[in-house]
Amino acid sequence: MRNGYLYGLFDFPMTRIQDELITSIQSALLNLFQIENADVVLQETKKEFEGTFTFVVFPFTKQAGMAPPQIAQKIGEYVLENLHGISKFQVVQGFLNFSLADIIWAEALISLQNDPKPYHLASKNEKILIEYSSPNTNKPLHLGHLRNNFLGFSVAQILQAGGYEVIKTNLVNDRGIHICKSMLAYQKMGQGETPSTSGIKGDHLVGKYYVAFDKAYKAEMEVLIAQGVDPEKAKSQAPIMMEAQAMLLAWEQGDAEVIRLWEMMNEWVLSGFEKSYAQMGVRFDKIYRESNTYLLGKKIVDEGLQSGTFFKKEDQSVWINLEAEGLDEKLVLRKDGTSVYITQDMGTAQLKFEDFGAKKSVYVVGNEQDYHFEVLFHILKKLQKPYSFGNYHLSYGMVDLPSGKMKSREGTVVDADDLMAEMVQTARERTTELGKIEGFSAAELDALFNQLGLGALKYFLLKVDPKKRMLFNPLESIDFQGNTGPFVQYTHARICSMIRKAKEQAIDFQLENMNETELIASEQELIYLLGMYKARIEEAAAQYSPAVITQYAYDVAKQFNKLYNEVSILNEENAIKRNIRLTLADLTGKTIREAFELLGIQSPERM
RNA sequence: GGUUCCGUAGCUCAGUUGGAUAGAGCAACUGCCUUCUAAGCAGUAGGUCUUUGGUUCGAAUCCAAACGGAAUCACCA
Repeated sequence: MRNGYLYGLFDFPMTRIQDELITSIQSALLNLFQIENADVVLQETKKEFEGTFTFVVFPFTKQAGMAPPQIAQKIGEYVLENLHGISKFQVVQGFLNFSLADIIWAEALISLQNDPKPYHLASKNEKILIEYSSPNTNKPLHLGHLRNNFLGFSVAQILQAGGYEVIKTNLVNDRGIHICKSMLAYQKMGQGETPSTSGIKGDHLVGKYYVAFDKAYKAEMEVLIAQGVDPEKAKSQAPIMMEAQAMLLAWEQGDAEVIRLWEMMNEWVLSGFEKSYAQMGVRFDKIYRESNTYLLGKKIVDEGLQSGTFFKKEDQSVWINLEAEGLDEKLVLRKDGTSVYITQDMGTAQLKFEDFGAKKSVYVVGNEQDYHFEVLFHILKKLQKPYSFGNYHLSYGMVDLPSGKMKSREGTVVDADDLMAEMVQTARERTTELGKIEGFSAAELDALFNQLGLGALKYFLLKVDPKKRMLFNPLESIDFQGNTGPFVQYTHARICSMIRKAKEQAIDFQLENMNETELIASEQELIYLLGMYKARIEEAAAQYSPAVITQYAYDVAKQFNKLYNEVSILNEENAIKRNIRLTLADLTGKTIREAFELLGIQSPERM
C-alpha cells in the first residue's frame, strides 16, 4: 500500500491538504491523547471504501489507551472541526478514512490546468550518461536486445523528464574473438557473397557465419574427443578455434587483410543495425566502438601496473586482486597481450568522462553480467578515477522462451526484425477487422500500424519490472486488449476525437464557477491520478523503471474509460459539468501522450 | 559446491518505509453499442501468496530453515 503522497507540483492543492491533514492529525493526537511528535503517515483509501486519504490508528492504541475505532472516531471529529478542506470522515475498524471537500477538487483541477510545466520536474543540474543497446557485431539483434533498447531509451527519457541532462550512448562491441569467429567462417565458406548479392540484411548475413563457425567448431571438437582428447582440451585445441585466436592477434597487430575483412563485415552489420534502430525508434547521442577504446583500456592497464593496482603473472598476463572486496583475482589483459572485455570497458569509461564529464553513468546490461560490472566498478575505484562513484548497472532480467534461454549460436532466438514486422502485421489485421479507418491515406495507415504494433511490443516488454526475468511465448501473440499499449493508445485516440468535436462545435471549455460543483467519485479519482504524474516520474527515475510509467498510464486510461462509460462528457447538458469533464478529458489525453513519450511509444490521434 | 536473484489465480504480471476482504490483464462465463470510437465498460468464477517456524496488535511484505527454479563463479563477450 503506497502512502499516497502527492508532490512535484508546487502549491498543488491536494499536496497542501495532505500536509494539513497530517498536521491536524498530529495536533489531534497531542490534544486528545497527549501523544507528542507522532509519526503520521497517510495512505490512499482503498477503492471499496469512501474517501481519499486513510489514517491507520492501530499503532497508537497503546498510548491512547482506547480501542482503535474509538480513537479513530475522536480524531475524525477533531479534524472535521478544525480543517476546512475535509468534508467528512468514516471509521472502519482501526482505519480512519477522510473525504475531501469539493473546493479542494476544484482547486486541484484548476491547478493542473494552469501548471506551466506540467510534465517535467525541476532541473537537477546534473549530467547523467546512459549506455544501452551495446550490440556485438557478429549477429543480428534478438528479443533480448529489444528489451535492452526499449528499456535504455525509455529510462533515458524518464531521467530527462526527471530533471537530468541525459546523454545516450551505445558501445558497439565490434572487435574480439567472437567477431573473428564469424569473420573466419565467412573467409572459409562465404564464397564472396554480400548483402546485395544474397539479398540478406547485413547483420543477418554475418550472423549466418557466426552460426556456421559454431557448427564447424563443434564438429571438430567431436572428432578430437573421439580421438581420445580431453573435452576441456579439445575446446581450445580445435583447429578452427586456434585459427580464430590467431586472427584476433593478427587484427590487434593491424594485419591489412584481416582489417579489410573486418571493416567490410562490420559495415554490413552496422548498416543492418541502423535499420533495426530506426524501426525501434531508439536514438543515441554518441556511438562508441570498442575498437576505438580498447587501446585506451590497455593504457589504463599500464598505468595500473605502475601504480601497483594491477600485477603481472609469470606468463605475462595482468591481473587485479579483489579479494579484499570479497571477490577474487580477475584478469585484465591476456598473456598474449590482447585485451579482454573488461579492458575496453575501462577505456570506454575514461573516454566517456573525457567527452562529457558526467559523474553519473548508467549501464543498461543484462543481469548475466552482474559480476562483470561489480568487478569493473571496483577496478575504477581502485584506480581512483574521478568517475568511479556514480556508476550504476541497470541489471535487467533475461527474456526467456518457454523452452528456456535464447541462444544465438543454437538458433533458438526470436529475431528482433522478424518480431517487429509480425507485430506491425498483426496491428494491420486487427485494425482492418475493426474497420474504423475510413478517410485514412495509405501512408497514414502504415504509420498507424507501426505505432500500434510497436506500441504493443514496447508496452509488453516495458510493463514488467526491469529487474525481473520475463517470459515470452512465441506461440501466443502479444495482446492488443486489456493492459496493453493499444488499450492506452485507444483511450488517447478516443479523447482526441472528443476534443476535435468540441472544437468543431466551437465549445470553449473554460473552467469557471465550478467551485460549488460536486464532482462524482470517478472524476475525483481521475484528478487524483493526474495529480500523481510528477510523483510517478520521480519514482520511475529513482528506480530506473519504465514499468512505473506503464502502470500509471494504464491506471489513467482505465479510470478515464470508467468515467466515459458512466457519464456524458461532450453531450452533458449542464455547461459547467461539461466543461469540467472536457478539461479532464483534455488533461488525460495530454498526460497519456506525455507518459507514452517516456516509453518511446507514439499516441495516434485516430485509430 | 560458493555467491546473487526469484517462487502470488490455469497463463502473463502488479502489489515501494509491515495494515482493511491479496489486485490487473489474458483465457472461461453473463450483461451493455438508435447518444461522445465496444481495441471499451460492468459483473461472475478462479488463491493454503512454494512449505514450515519466528518477530508483531497485524506478515505476500521482515528474519531463519527447507524445497523448487534461474544467473554467475572463462585468458567468451
